[in-house]
Amino acid sequence: MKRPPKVPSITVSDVAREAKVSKATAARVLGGYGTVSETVRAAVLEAAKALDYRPNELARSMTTGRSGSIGVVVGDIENPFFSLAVRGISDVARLSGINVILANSGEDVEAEKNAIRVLMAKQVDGLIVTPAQSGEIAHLKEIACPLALLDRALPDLDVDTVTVDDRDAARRATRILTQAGHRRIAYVTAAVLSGDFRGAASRINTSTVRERIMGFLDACREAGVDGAERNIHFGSGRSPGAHALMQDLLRSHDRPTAILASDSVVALDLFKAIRECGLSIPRDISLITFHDADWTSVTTPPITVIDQPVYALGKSVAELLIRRLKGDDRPPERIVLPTTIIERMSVGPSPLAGEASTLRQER
Amino acid sequence: MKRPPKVPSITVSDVAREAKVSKATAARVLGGYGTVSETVRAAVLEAAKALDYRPNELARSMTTGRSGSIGVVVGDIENPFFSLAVRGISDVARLSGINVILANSGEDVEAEKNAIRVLMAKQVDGLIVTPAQSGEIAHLKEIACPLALLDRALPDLDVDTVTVDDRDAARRATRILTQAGHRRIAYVTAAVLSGDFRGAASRINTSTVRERIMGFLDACREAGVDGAERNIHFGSGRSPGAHALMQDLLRSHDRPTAILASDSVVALDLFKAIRECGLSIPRDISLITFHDADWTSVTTPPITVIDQPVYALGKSVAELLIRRLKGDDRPPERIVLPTTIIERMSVGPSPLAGEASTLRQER
DNA sequence: AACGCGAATGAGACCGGTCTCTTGACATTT
DNA sequence: AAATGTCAAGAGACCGGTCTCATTCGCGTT
Repeated sequence: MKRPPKVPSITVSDVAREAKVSKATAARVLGGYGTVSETVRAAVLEAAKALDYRPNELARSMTTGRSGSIGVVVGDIENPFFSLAVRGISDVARLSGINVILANSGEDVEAEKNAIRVLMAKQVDGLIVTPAQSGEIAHLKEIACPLALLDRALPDLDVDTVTVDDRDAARRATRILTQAGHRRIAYVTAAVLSGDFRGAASRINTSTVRERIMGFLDACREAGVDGAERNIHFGSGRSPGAHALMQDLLRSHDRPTAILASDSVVALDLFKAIRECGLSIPRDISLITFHDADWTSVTTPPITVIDQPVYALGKSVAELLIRRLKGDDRPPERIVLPTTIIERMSVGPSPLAGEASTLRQER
Repeated sequence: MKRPPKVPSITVSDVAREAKVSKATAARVLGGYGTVSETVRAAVLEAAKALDYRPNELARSMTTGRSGSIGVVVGDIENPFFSLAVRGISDVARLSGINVILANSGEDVEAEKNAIRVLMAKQVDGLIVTPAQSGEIAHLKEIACPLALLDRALPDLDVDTVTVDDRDAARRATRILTQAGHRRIAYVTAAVLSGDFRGAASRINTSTVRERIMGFLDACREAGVDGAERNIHFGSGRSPGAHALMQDLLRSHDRPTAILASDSVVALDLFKAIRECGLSIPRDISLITFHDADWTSVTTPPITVIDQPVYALGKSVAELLIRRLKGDDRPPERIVLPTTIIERMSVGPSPLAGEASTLRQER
């Protein structure tokens, strides 16, 4: 690094000297507290302008203990889901004169821990986190400032939380598929599973992922679809091999006739893979995805989606957090926002419709 | 607001007392500077752990004058262009242990000024800005810390700048259209024009917009297309009336047979409008857009795009800025990144092909 | 005229770090 | 053995604000 070039900035004392008042008085004017006479106020203001005084927010924060900024830790800003949520957060924050310090966890717990540590050291007044793993939350419990959870709930952490009704949404979406006669339905998510998935949905580390899978399984069970667990595919994120894995899935002899995708990034990748495999939506395969991403309405066919109120998600969680910063000490609130399904053209009858019942009876 | 609840945090002095050394020595260990014996270091570290000491980065910044964070002011995080660029910035920043404080200007100069003021007050070490208006840059000239410009150059501001070759890109894209026989070509941008556009491209306030329009006009001139200026449409952003205006354009009797869109958000809106008007791409109308947004490859037909190295844009500008923070004092650099055109299926021959030459001779 | 009171101002401690300067202990040089 | 050098550690100023406390002043009361 390098010695600070010692940029001598204008301080309260400088202004005070120029205005021929005490440092305390100048500080009162500049800081907007205490009482000062109109004449003195004018004099100080003028001196400040003449000297081009600019307050040092850091110094102010040090004494007040408040930094006027909140930290936001999301999985991936590049994902339109998060960037829209962040937009909601920052819009609300700006209205309260609060800044947002952004950190990417890349869905990695270590990076998340690190980001939180740094943000805390920067004395953020509050934190909004999208926890990457619900298994490892010790670092979240240690957080000394108000914390709010975005999109992912943590049963063991009783803090303000805003989520959507993932389980119900997944259930309704899956029902649309089962009612169209589908029996081989896959659920594809970018989440990675630590250890094996043996039907123990409760062992899944991200609440959103778990809830959705449970909803998916609920609907499968309702419709009497067996072995739905085997059709849950993890790790379809931005990793190198993910796309190839999708193609394998689509080319297997018992390939699914319908897919529910956990987010729009996965869905777009699936959409491409489906086309690359020469399959047609919805004739050969039906597709529903979470998140009404902009592209889903312009494809041929347009995609049926689970529309999550993403902007509102960010807006709500920011409001909750800021309310708490202002001293609200009501018990933590858990807001669950409703989702709606936008039915477009990507769901058709199962191409195996005749076969399906046979298959079912075989077992 | 509220009195700070006086959370008595553990300070260097506390650790010093616990470890039975002086504050200065404890600070040396905790701050990682100066020299300390191994025994004392161990003692201090142990005391720090026992007390759960957490450094106050604010206090540190106050004396060092360095805050370890940079401010980023973009037009709209929600726009995938910016969120990808921000991703590039924050990836680079993290590698250098630097945080990113994000601010949205909403392409509004006043908001931009305000954001910059706040970020400066927070003592950011450097700033990355996407200036909303190249006409109003006084506030940028006043910035006391290293500044770097992203995506938009400012001739009057000699600072590190990373842009793409907008003019050339627009020219090449437009040529593709003119070579396909198009003569009625529209350029549609979200930017708003202050005052009238009377061919005085130099009066346009955003460099990116200006360069692209000049490139567009270059190619039109080359091809002998007259009155291209009249086909430049501003204000097609997220404003309420924008979509209706597009439909008007598409329904007019002399509607364009080809459109060049300034960004993917505008293009998506256009794509929808085109479909709503019952027109077909590329039979009735050809479309090219800036930014290889994810959706452009999955529409029917897929869209020909100008692929900008967006992530690299963010990465480069962050690298430039950070290099400068480290003391590099080479003259400001202006990096222009190359773009490539990805030809897909959205460009076809002009439906007016026969007519076109006639039209041209008429004038 | 003496008193009380609130408003305006000044003096200086304080926040939690960094960093300069000084001192003391011990090692090395001659 | 005296002089010199080196390193570890301590004392305390400092960064640029806020805020407590004391002081002064003007003015209405009784």
